[in-house]
Amino acid sequence: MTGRITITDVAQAAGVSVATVSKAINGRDGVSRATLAHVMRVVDDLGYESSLVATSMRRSRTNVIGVLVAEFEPFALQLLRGVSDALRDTRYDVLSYAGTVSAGEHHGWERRSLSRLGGTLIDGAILVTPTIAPDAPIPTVAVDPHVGTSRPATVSVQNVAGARAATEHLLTLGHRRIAHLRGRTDLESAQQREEGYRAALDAAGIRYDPALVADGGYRAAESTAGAHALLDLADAPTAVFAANDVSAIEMMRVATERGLRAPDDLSVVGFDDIPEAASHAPQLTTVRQPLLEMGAAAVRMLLAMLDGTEPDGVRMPTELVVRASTAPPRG
Amino acid sequence: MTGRITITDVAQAAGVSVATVSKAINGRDGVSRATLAHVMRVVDDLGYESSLVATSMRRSRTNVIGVLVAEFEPFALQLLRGVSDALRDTRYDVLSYAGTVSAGEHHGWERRSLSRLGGTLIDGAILVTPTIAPDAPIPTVAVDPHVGTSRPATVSVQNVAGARAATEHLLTLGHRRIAHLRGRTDLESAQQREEGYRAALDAAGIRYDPALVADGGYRAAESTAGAHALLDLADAPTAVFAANDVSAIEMMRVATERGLRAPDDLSVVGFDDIPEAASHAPQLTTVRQPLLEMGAAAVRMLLAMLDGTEPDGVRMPTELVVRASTAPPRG
DNA sequence: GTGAAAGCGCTAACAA
DNA sequence: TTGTTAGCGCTTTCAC
Repeated sequence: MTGRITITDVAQAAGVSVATVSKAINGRDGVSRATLAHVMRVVDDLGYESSLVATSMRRSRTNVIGVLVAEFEPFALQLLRGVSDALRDTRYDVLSYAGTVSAGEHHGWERRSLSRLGGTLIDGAILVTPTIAPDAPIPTVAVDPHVGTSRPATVSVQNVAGARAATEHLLTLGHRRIAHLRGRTDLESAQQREEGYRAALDAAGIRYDPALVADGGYRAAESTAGAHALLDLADAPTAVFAANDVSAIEMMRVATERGLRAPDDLSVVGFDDIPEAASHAPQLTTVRQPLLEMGAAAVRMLLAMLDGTEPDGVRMPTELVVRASTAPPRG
Repeated sequence: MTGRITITDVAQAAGVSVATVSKAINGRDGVSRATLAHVMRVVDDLGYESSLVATSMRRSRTNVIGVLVAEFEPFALQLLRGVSDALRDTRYDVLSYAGTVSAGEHHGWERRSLSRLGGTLIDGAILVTPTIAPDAPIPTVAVDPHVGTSRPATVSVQNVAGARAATEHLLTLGHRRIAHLRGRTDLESAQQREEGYRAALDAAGIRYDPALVADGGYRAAESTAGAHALLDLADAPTAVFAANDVSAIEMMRVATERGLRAPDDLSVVGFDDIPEAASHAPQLTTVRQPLLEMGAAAVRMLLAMLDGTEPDGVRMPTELVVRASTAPPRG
């Protein structure tokens, strides 16, 4: 709990000016071998490390990449892991920041975070499920972006195909009353997943029933009401395609609470394949997104941007993973 | 990619001084209602957000809590999630930092990270599996600390009991050649888990065989050699208690690579119960640590410290979770 | 009620 | 080779 050791402390202890210490630390020339050695020894003795904050105020580069998230939920965490792995053995450190989503102020967290950290602290940012595309002060890559993104620097997946495969899986099992627990409608991914759901129904000649679509917002807390609403229906669905895994899991939780079992009474398919999907009981049938690879792709794009080139966006494949939460309808 | 909007821009646009803008933003008094309203409107128009960096250089408080990790691996990520959840609805934002572990320089990352962020940027830190106890410039809580921690502010679990339960489970199944894939020996947890392993063997009257203990370092990459070594043994083990889940999973991977199957040819038990444990095939039998609760506990302790009180350390219970990676030995 | 000025820790011109 | 100085964006005295 002692105060931090600053460059001034080092300078004093070494009997030189702070400028000399700064040069020594950063390997600039204009420092004699003797002074360099001496300063470095004092640095070691005192255990001095330069303050990231002060350094980044003065310098343009910090060699830190920021992963900006609204919330540390499983999707973001897996992505973070992919980013971090990809950044190992580069000169970059990783810093992840979750700005407070002050009650309802969901919108705009990315602008706030970017504004607070960008230009200082981080050299580039990876935005996870951003709501808007703020004009960033630094190179920025968006993962699973909002709708209508015009900038090329985005990483996303084949949502339509994935959602369609999920729905077709349920159709193949014999389900006809298939509900959809929708995602965050401001995100492109949620809209595309709903589109895939409807396309599959269309192709099967099943009329779209708006009553079978409820809002889940990609979050457990926001899915609860929707899950109940679907099960309250007079002609309740026998299967649900949830827009992501956490809402699928919440769907099953609500069903269980009401005395229904998956997959016997209700089949449920998710989307994402977060680690929790396979550890749930029953194991969740879901559409796999290659989250670690997506993190790595985001890193590649960001490094390219930092190098001055403007990379193309990437859209990665998805894959249906059939597990235990789906079965033919009863009766 | 436009330059950041600074307080100076706001001041200029509003036709007032930066001091006035600062006061307005921070709700200090000494600003007329009219000026306040006017400044706030300009702030909104320009989309200004104060720079975290600049602010934290000048102020002592930043209302940001740092979670400092060596690496974003599953254990740290789950903990981060717990911390983040616990910090919701407080005035604190979460920032997580993984300093580069420059080849071999594993030791001391926490001192570097703390030094670079502490005193500025973050008000308090949660250190995940720190190797040493640096005297921190700010309140600090250690989760799963190194050996011989003297400070009270630590969060850990009942490692001995957990490890003992894991080993006893294997004994009960009928195993006698039980190996141990050790963890990071600089951490208290790894030593205690080995202790629990040996205690269980002792109690069962089985002589400890040093050849059956290999190093895993809690990491997949470091477990590979140890896993091979154990399987290379003339009298190979029929079961392995790995010090954490990632090394248990690596153990199984190596076994599979060599044509062995879990649990038929080799039973494996892990420790942690990260989400990946249950999603692995076969599902991993493991010792559960309440990771989310541990994150929440760390937050409680840290907030107490920020309030000026010195909290006691906590040690949480573990629980054996039997899944599919363990079975009686063959023959 | 408002603004000028100092200074947080650091780096980069520039002078000596 | 070294030190002096200015200034990054912000907050905080302290004059006015």
